[in-house]
Amino acid sequence: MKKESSTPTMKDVAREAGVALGTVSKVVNGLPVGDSYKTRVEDAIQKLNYQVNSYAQGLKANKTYTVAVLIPNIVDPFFSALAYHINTALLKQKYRMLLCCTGSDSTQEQEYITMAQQNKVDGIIGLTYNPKLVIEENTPFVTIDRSMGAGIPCVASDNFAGGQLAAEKLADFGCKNVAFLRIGSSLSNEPNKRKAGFENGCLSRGLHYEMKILDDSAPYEEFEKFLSEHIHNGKLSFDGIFCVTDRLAYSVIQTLQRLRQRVPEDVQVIGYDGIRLFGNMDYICSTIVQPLPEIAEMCVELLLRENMKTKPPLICLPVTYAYGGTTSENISNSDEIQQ
Amino acid sequence: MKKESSTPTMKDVAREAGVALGTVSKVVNGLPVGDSYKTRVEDAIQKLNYQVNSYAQGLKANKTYTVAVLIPNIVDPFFSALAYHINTALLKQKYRMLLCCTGSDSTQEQEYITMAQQNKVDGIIGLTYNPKLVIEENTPFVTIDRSMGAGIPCVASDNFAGGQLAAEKLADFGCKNVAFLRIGSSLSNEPNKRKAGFENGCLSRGLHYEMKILDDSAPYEEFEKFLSEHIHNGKLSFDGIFCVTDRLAYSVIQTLQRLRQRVPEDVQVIGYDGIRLFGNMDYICSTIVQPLPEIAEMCVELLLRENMKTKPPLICLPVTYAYGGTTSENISNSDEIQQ
DNA sequence: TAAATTACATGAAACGTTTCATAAAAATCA
DNA sequence: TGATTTTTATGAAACGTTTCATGTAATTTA
Repeated sequence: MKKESSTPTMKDVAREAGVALGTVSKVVNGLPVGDSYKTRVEDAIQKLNYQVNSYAQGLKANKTYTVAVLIPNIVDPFFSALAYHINTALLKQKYRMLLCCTGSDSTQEQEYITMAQQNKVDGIIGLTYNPKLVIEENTPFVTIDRSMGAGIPCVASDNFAGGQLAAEKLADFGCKNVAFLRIGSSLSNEPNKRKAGFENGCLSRGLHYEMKILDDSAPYEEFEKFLSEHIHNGKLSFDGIFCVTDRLAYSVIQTLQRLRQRVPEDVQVIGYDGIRLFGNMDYICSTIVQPLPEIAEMCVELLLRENMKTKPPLICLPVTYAYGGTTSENISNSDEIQQ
Repeated sequence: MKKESSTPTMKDVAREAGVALGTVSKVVNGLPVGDSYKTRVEDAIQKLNYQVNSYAQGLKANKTYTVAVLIPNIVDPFFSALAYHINTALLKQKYRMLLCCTGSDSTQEQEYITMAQQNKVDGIIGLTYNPKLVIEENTPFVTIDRSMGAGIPCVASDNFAGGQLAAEKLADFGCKNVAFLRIGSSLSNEPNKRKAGFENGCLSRGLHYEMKILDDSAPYEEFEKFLSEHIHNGKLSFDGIFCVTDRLAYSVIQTLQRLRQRVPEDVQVIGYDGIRLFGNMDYICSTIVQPLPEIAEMCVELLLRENMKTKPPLICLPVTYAYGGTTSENISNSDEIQQ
């Protein structure tokens, strides 16, 4: 009577089917069981509408099938897209995502990690700005875009190649004088290589280039000052700009419009990330696209890989260039993702 | 020896502190315990770096402290912002968010619900397009923007007032002929009231208005056709447009630019939602802002409220208007969020 | 047919908590 | 001081699984 009203357990199924507890467990887990038993159990499961309590499973197995994902926030389109793909990749492996938005705050990041471990997550995927995180030895950890050394694998897009590609594209589209803009807070580690790659590309293609790198605390408006200082007689001395992120590119494009510079006629702009405003809409600018689905898959694969020894310290995945309206190229391939 | 290597349990803490199991439990849960006992237990917890296993707690309490959140996707800025605020509201109450991106697909939505119930979530918050979902009786359920009747509470922004406000603002800013644009797929239920509210506002302010409503399957380009049909001698017959979402507004603004109409000089545009591209950046258009933090808090409060009887069927929360560059108003208040 | 082997169902124990009936200690009162 | 009441620590039982040593039935072999 009382039993009937609450959610049925394996015990109830066993009683209903007239078999032992362990037999039900085997059927539920797909282990070999005699055919007649199997049908009886399956019928009972149907009849009672039984569903396993995965938290009891977790308690027994000392596993939770939950992975904590640490990202600064979920509102920035880059992060939300990343979270989406990680969630998808985890579901494929029957894992759940515990989303932790850290607000880029070290204290909160550490709190989240502790909380994550209290909840006994099976692993952590972290896009973090904190170089000194205390991770328990036995909690698998994979970072995105941040090499933390010491056996913690890092997955990233091929930032160097991406920077190089940006320079090559600007050269292809007729630029002669280009600039690289970066704001420190938006990166600390792997993405640094975007600069090196861009420099390399400029050199090999004979582009004259300039770098403007602001530190964390600087407001985006500093770039307005920098750019306006490079305007003489209403003409900007750059005809191409590579911004370290799409976010920065978006802000720079607005600045350029305020400064009466036309994009892409007067100056072409390329960003990095491959952000779209709404899922399937156009890119917000011409950009180097990160392979987010592949990055997500790789993180999950590494995280769940049993043999720690075989975990490489760094994996770089290939990037592509995509047109987003802020470069001048042939109409023929303006809608395509190429190279 | 073996014990030392694995994560410590309450038993270990009890042994270390020389107290009983129940005493440790009390200390952990903040129940009254003698001072000397308390210190001993706390010291032991510190020493062993003990952390509760919340899944064992959940098993015992038949609670998981997990709430499933069903949203179509996490990439649309409106949904991601919503997810963010729900996550925050849940954390305040010591609950976890299990994010379920349904892709607006009914089958997948149902699958997610079953999965959510397998994982024994304590409740579900759903922004769903599926009118016929099978929810188990005893799983608390709250919807956003969709009234499903039958004791399932719905939380929404005050869509009617929002529509009205949009009309009033357009009137305030000097519009005479306005239009309401809507695409069916983006709403089915509560947001319908935006139209009624807008109509009401237009009538009371003597605005001439026209409605253009496309159904689900129509491509956004249909609006381009509609708008270009209303251009005579290069002049659009509307001087104000209210779009049912910011997403649509964004697309319409791009269309208007293609049609050589200046925003806001020739035509003013107001959207609905209050989307920002990157967390703290400007709104992407002038808009009716939904109170997302309050909506999230309300959902969580209703979901966890014990007494089912006191759950109201519909709660509408107040909206505000915000400037986002696509309306012509006094400079003095252009940066403010106002009534 | 009897003995030896194989196949497979059984159910107790364990996972890490919380709860509650019990027992012990402390405080009060006569 | 001894009896009574109050306070508080104790630890067994239970939550819903999985696992594994045990027992039973079916099959094979001589």
